[in-house]
Amino acid sequence: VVAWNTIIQALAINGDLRGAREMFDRMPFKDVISWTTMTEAYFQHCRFDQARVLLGQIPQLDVVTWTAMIVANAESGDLLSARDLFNRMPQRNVVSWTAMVSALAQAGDLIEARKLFDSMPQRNSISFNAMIVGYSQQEDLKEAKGLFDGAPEWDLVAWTALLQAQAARGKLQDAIELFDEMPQRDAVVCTAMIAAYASNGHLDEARSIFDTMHEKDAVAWTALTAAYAHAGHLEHSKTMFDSMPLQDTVVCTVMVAAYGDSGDVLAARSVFEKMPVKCTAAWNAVVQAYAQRGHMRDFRKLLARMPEHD
RNA sequence: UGAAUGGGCUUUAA
Repeated sequence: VVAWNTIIQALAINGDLRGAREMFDRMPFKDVISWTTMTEAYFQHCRFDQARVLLGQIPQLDVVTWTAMIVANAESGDLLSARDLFNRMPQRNVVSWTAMVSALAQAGDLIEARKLFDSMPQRNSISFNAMIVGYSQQEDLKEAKGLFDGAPEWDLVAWTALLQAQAARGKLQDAIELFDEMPQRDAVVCTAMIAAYASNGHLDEARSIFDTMHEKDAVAWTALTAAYAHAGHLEHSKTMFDSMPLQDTVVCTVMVAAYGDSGDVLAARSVFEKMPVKCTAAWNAVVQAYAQRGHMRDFRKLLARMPEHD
């Protein structure tokens, strides 16, 4: 059973839902892990109908299954169902509590998230982090700091979230001090620091963080590329972009927007057309480039090609 | 073997 479950999980991660389902149907014995893995796979690939059908057929749900379903519903935007599942589940552990708190916080309902957090029977540092991140995203530095100070221990997640809240509130010095005092730094927190410097107008410092990074991933490259673009240094953006090992949809969107802002709609369009997959942000950026320059004919032509828009 | 937390892009206003 363990081997089958592992294969199902691997196929699902690869996006091969059919293959996963085939294994699932063929396995001689299914345990609760098999059912949970398959159901979660459907949710994660937005096959909600099939997910719900399977969910209704699970012989027994354990606390992991319930929690996974809470997360799946919340991620699909259905917070009410998530909360309903949470209220109905027979047993809850610290993971299920934290999952629900995080779902509320991610949805921006920090009031409700805090209420639940305060009523948790047990909290661990991940529970605290979920709240810190929620407050940070709301740019509520006061509450973020309060929970940070009350957390049982601090890790990169907590530091990164607090750093972002400080940067968002213009407390660059505090962010720098926090960053300098961290016992560990990884690519994520370095990228957050790049963004912190850049959004507070310190491009050179942003650059030097980037230069000292050991493992520069696509996100770090993009952060600095976007920093130059937002500061109007199109040439620097272009240089970064051209030397990037892998140009994903996000950095392409950065360049579309950058060219659009500089008035070079042709260049914006050219980057856009070369994108193998066009995300919504890219569509918005290219459409905006045309609209801003009053190219209404092309603007309308593009709108007609957009998958969906309001 | 399955569940919870952090970084980069677009979206005229304050």
